[in-house]
Amino acid sequence: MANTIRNRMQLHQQNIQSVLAQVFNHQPISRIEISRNLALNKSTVSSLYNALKEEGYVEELGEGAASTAGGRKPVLLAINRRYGYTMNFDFGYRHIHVMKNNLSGDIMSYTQVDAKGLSIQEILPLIETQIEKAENEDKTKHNLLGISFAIHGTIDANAITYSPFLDMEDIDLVTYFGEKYDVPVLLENEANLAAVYERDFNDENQRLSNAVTISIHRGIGAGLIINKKLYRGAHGEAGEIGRSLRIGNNVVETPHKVEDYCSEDAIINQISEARKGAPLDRYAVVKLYNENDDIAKQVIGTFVENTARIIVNVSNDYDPDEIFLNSPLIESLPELLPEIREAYSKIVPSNTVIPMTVTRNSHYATLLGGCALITRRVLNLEDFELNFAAQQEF
Amino acid sequence: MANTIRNRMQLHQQNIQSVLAQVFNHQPISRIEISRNLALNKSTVSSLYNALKEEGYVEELGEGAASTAGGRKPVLLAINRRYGYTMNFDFGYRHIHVMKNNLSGDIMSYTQVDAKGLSIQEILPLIETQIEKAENEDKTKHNLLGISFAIHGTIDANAITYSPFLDMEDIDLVTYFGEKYDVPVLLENEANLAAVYERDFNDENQRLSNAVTISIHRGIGAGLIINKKLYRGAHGEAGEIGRSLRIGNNVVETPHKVEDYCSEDAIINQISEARKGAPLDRYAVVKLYNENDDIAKQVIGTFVENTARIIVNVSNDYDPDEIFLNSPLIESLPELLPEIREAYSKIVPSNTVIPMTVTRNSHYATLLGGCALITRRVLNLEDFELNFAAQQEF
DNA sequence: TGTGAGTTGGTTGTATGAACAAACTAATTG
DNA sequence: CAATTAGTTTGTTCATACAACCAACTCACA
Repeated sequence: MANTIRNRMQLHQQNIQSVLAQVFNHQPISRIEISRNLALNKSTVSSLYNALKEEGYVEELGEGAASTAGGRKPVLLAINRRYGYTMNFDFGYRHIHVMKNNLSGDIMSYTQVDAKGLSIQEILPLIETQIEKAENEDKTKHNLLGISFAIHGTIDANAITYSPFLDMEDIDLVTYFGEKYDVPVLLENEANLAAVYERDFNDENQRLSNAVTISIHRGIGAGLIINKKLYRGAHGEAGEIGRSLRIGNNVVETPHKVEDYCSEDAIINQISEARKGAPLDRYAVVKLYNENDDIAKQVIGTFVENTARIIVNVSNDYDPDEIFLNSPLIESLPELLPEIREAYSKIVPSNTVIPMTVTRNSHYATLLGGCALITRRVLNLEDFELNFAAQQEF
Repeated sequence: MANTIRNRMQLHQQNIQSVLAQVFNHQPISRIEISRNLALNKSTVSSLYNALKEEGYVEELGEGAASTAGGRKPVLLAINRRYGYTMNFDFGYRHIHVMKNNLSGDIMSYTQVDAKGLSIQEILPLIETQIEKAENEDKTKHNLLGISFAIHGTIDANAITYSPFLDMEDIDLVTYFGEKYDVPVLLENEANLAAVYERDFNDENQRLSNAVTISIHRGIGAGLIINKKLYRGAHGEAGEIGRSLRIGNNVVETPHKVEDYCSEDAIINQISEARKGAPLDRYAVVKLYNENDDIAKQVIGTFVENTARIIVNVSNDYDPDEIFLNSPLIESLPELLPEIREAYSKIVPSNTVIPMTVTRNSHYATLLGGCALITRRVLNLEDFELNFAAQQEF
C-alpha cells in the first residue's frame, strides 16, 4: 500500500477530492446524491463541497426537479466552466492538431496548423501563436491551466526518449512551455493517449478495466489500460508491439518485425513498389482499393489477415476487455473491419469474439486523451477515475 | 479510486493492517520503529498493536539491543508462528508437490508425491493424506488456515477454465476442500505464481514494480507483475505468449504458434524425431547435449535464438524491470543463459541489456507463490506489499 | 385553489472516537 | 547522576456521524 492515507488530514483531503470527482463525473449533481454515492453523511458532503467552492473549482447551476414524492428541489452542482482551460496538441505528420478544452473536457476549439516538413524550431512559434490566440478570446478566471502534447515516439519521466519522425534538437518542451506560461506541461505517447481517450471519453459506464488500443500509423504501437490505469512500462516502452520479432526454425540474422509487414507505411510501400510507380500516400491507396486494383486488393488482403493475427496476439498478451483499432487506413476503408473480424474468428473459433472497435476521428482521440491527463493534474485528481464521456451532452 | 477509505472506522482498520504488514515485513521490529515507518504516533501504534495481539496474529519475542546513546531497550514484535499454517500444492506432470508453511512463509515441510498418470479422482485422497499428516504433527493454535493449488492451465474467478494436462472431471477443488476443511482455497496459474514468488520472495529491497516470468514447460506462458500487482487479464488469460502467431507475407491456413517451436515439449519432440529414435525426456536431452550430440546441439541452438527473441518480444510488450526464466531445461543447462544473453544483445544492440535471471528450483517458486497469496488472504492483507524475502533468514 | 400531511434537500449544533500530544514510567548508556 | 530511548497513560483535537432542524416541494382532499 504505497499511496495510502493514515491520518485525518489526509482523509479529509481525499474526501474533498472524492467530492470533486463526483461533481465531475455526474454533473449536474446534488449534494444528497454525492452523499449517497460516497456513503458520507450529507452534512459532511456539504462541508467538503464548501471548501471546493471557496477555491472556485465548482459552482451551483440552479435547481433541479424535485422528487415525484415531493420534497425540496435539489441544488445542482457542476465544475466551474469559467475557471480556466487546457491546451492540447498533437504533432501529426502533416499537421499540428490543436484543441482548447474547458475543465470538463468540453471542446472549446479545434484547429489544424500545417506543419509538413517543418523543423521543431519552426513549429514552436506556431504553437505559441495558437496559445496566445486562445488566450485572447477567453473569458475564464485563471486562463491557461495546463498543456499536453501527443508525441509519436516514446516518453519516460515526462521527457521524450525516442522521436523517429521529428528531430527534437534538444528542445525540452516541458521546460520551454512550463516556464513560458507557468503551467504544468505533459508529454505522452499518442497510442497511450488514445487508450486514455477510450477509457475516459468512450466508456460511459466505466465497464472497461483492461483495454488495448492498437495504433497503426507509420509504425505500430499499443496503448495499454490495465486495472483502469494507463500502463507505461518501466521505461515508457510497454506496448511497442510493432517491434515484435518472428519466432521460427529458420533463424535469420536480422529478424523480421511486425511493423515491417503491417504498418501503414509498409502497406503503402508494398503497393507502391509492386506497381513500380511513383510514391503513393494513403489517399491514393484507398482510391486504388476502391477501384479494385489487383495489387492494392492483394496487399490489403494480407494486411487484414495480419491485423487479425496481431489482434489474436494482443488478446493472448494482455487479455483485455476490448480492443480498439486506431488506424486511419481502416477508418478510410470501414469494410475492412468485418473482414478482420472474420479472419480473427477463423483463427480463434470461439463463441466469444473479443470486442473490437475502430476509433473514429483518431486525432480527436489523442487530443482528448491528453486533455484527460492534464485536466486530472490541474484538478489534483490524478489517481481518480474521471468519466468525461457521461457528461459530454450536458 | 475504487478501493478507497472514507471514514475513521475504515481508516482505523487500514492502520491496523498497516501495522500488521510492518510486523510481517520487518520482523523482529519494535513499536517505535513502526511508528517512524508509518508516520503514526507511538501511542497510536501501541494501541493498534494491542488489537492485533488480542487476535493472536502477533507476539513479543523479547528485548532488542538498546541504542548506543542509552535508553530503554525496545520490545521485539513478530508474526505469531504458532498461530497456524497453510498447505500449498503444485500439480506437476510427474509429481504432486506439497509444502507446509507457517504464517511468515517459512517452509515447515516439503514432499513430492508420485502422481504420474493418475486421474484427479485418484489424486484427491493423496492430497487429503498430506493435509492430515501435516495436521497430526502440528502444534499451532488454529491449525490449517488456507490451501493453495498451482494449476498448469488458466484460472478465472478462482475456477479452472482450461486444464490441458489433467482432466478435472468436474471436480471443483475450491468447494471440495473449502467445505472439507473450512478454510479459504485458492487456485492460480503456475506462471502467475512464479511471478508472485519473484515479487515477494526474491526481491528483498522491493525494487521491482514490473516483472515478467517466462515459464517454459510443456507449454509457454508468462506471469505478469504490473505496478507491483499480479495482472491476470480480463479472463485470467493475460501472458499466454505461447499462443502468439507469426506475422508475415505468406499467410497460411493454420498459423504457427510460438510454443510449436519453443516449448520444452517441442524441443524434445524435434530431437526425438530427428534421431528417429524412441521418445525422449528432458534428462535424455540434457545428456545428449552434454555429450555434444549434433542434433541436440543444433535444436537447442535454435531454442536459444528463439528464446532470445521471445525475451525481446516480452520486453517490447511489457517493458518490465526484469525478466525471469522459469525453465527446467535451462536450469539443467545453465550455460545456455549467457548464450541467450548474447543472442539478445545481437538483436537489441543497446548498452542496457534487460536483467534476466533463471529461477532456481522452479517447483519451490510456484509453491511459495501460492503461499504468498493464501497467506495474504489469511492475514487479511490482500492489497499490501508483503516481503517474504527479507525475513527468511531470521 | 387552498390546506396540510408527507417527503426530500440542505444546514446547524452536538457527539463520537481515532489519532495526536504531552507528560509520565521504565530502562538503558556513559 | 544526566541524557537518552521505549513504551504507557491521560487528556486534547478535529473530521465525520448523527439528530434535529429549516426549506421547499408533491399530492390528496376538501
